[in-house]
Amino acid sequence: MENNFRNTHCLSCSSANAAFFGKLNEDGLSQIDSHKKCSFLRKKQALFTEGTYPRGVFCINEGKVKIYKSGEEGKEQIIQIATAGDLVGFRAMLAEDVYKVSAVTLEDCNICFIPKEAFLSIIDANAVLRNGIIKELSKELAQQAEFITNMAQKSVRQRLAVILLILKDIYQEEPINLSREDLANFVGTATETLIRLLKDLKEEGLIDTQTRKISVIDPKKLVRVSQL
Amino acid sequence: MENNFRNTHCLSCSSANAAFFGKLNEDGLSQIDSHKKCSFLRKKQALFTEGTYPRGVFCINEGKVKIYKSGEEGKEQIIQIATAGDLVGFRAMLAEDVYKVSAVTLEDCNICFIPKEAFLSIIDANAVLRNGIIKELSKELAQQAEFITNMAQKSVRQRLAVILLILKDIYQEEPINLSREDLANFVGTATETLIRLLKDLKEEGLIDTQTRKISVIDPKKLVRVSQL
DNA sequence: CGAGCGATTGAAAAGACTCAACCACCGTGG
DNA sequence: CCACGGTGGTTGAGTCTTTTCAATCGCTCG
Repeated sequence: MENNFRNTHCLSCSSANAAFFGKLNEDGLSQIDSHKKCSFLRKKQALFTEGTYPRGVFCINEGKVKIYKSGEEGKEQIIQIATAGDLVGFRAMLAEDVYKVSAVTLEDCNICFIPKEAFLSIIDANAVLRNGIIKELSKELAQQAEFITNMAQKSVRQRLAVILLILKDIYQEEPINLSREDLANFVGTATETLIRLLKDLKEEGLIDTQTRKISVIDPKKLVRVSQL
Repeated sequence: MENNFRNTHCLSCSSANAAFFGKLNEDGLSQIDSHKKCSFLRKKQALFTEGTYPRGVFCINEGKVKIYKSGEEGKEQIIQIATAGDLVGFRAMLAEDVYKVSAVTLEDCNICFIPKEAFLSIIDANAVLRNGIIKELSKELAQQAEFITNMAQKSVRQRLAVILLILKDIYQEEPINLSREDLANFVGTATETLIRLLKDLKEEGLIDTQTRKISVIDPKKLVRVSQL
């Protein structure tokens, strides 16, 4: 965490709009600004780990982070992929609990850290930010309920389609860039099964793959696959 | 909703301790008291339905309620079983969003309704309650992440064991009383599969079944089944 | 007492997982 | 610059799990 930090300013942060910090006025932003610390993280570095106590929250300025839970036998279940503008790690802090998930960078990242005390006191004082957090929690709760439904009721093929659509949203114009194992751990299946299904979708012309990278070609058909 | 209401008072409500209302002082409780309306709901009545706008929150005084999401083709996925002392339906209200889940009573219930405006203004004014809500949201988020992991990585047999343990907690000393279909919709499997697996667990002596009712006999072994 | 819904069983088919082997790309060091 | 080793990706075959569909049973409510 301590290596190589380059401070960006919240006021001029290009990611700020995406996040709820976008809802803050200049005052609120500069409050956060004065307390945060930016750092550069290489691929595969941990932001935090399941079972430890939170010391603050992370705001992603650039790069992507996987949020996952390790099940029995060390198998990871990816719950979410966070990207630029996302605030990460506030759940455990607000619950005054240990982290129930882990967070690791998927690529080189610029990430700002806001210490617990600063964040909590800003939240306490700033109703706008507070409501933003409450809404974010609520929104995520609904998303997860949907995710549960998908995982519980759909076939692996359908789930893969769902996940590809989610990832398309996250990676925007870029091709999806995840290891097959990570992808399998998101879909909740064996790596081999995932590979076979990817091949099918490629042959059907819905996606294209270049070694590790995946591009969604026909989102509409993917939606159809995800539902039936 | 309008039939047969018998007002209970929050101050003397036996369920209040279980919920976050328990954290309130007398002042806070009587504030809620003056705004709420209690009613008696028969089995299978809806509190709210996916897609509609919330008008307030529900506090369960007595009885059990299933919270579920309908997937494609009308198949329900049960997300949670709420019981006495639980507050239900605040997610959508806080997100200023439509309900993303539905809630239906599983048995005859006494349920209090607190209108939106009252609830929001109490939350706004009362930091203790507000923090309670934030914590509750955070706690549920972590629980759901765990649930996702279970659904995605475990076999149906393991999932059934997990769900039976959850239900044992909810039903306390009582035997679990759910239709096979509801149970299947919680575990995320076909009713027939569920029945076969229940039979197995019964033959192995981990549970007992009396027609519809299920008693957990050996929770420790059930834990073992849930993990392997 | 009969209708109907919920529960149960059987058999066949589809889906997914495991294990084992093989391939391909990448970075390192000689 | 190339050989080597290693990790991540891919394929095949066999097995087990789960689903589906069809049929039967049995309780409960009117």
